[in-house]
Amino acid sequence: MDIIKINAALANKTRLDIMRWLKNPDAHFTPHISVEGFGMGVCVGKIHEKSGLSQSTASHYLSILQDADLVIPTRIGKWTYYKRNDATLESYFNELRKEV
Amino acid sequence: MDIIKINAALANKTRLDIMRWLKNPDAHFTPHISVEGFGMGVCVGKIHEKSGLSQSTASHYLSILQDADLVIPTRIGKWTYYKRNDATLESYFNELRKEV
DNA sequence: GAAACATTTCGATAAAATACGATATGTTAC
DNA sequence: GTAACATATCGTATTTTATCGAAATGTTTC
Repeated sequence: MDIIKINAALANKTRLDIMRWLKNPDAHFTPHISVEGFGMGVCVGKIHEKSGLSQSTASHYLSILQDADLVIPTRIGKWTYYKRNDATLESYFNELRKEV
Repeated sequence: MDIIKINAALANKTRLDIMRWLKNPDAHFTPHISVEGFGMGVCVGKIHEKSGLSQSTASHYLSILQDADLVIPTRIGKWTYYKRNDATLESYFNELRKEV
């Protein structure tokens, strides 16, 4: 759990939004075509559309969030679904409050 | 309370350390010469010494923390003392937990 | 295996952050 | 008022981040 890496990942409006969207995907995304619900998270294409970022930047941002351990990727067929890593977030919030 | 600005301010090891040091100045700094205790916070020179940063960078970093409303400056004589802004930190922790 | 599609990786370039020394500003003490 | 000192600001060089389009990789379907 790297606080600095997490803070850097969350020091960007779009990446913060992505984390918020992933909190409640039903409210922010239309259903996937090949998967029931958002149990695995949301695929890169949907985040690309929703954010207005280029596809490559969207993918890159997700990899930054993943590197900070804030999201968990699952590859299914052609798609990579990303969901929140609530365990990391919980440790992060606790650690911040205790340490900083 | 600007979460992004705060995250950016805290996405740097030295600035995170400064916030930690300011939590308990007695444990990290030798006493001031012209002021009793650390009620007003810690002067720039001490942070410059402790951090190993140049004087100008130390001053700059403190201004970044101040811009994020994380510290409160008090000028007394030649010195500017910086102390934590615990009100902002409390809102920040709460907001992060609620919103992100 | 070739076409179609989703995602990642690879440059490229512009913007922002890091960090310094030098200079300017403000304060105190003579 | 000038010397001494603390801090802030300026100018600059280096590194990192942001962001894109293009190319590469991986999957599925014919």
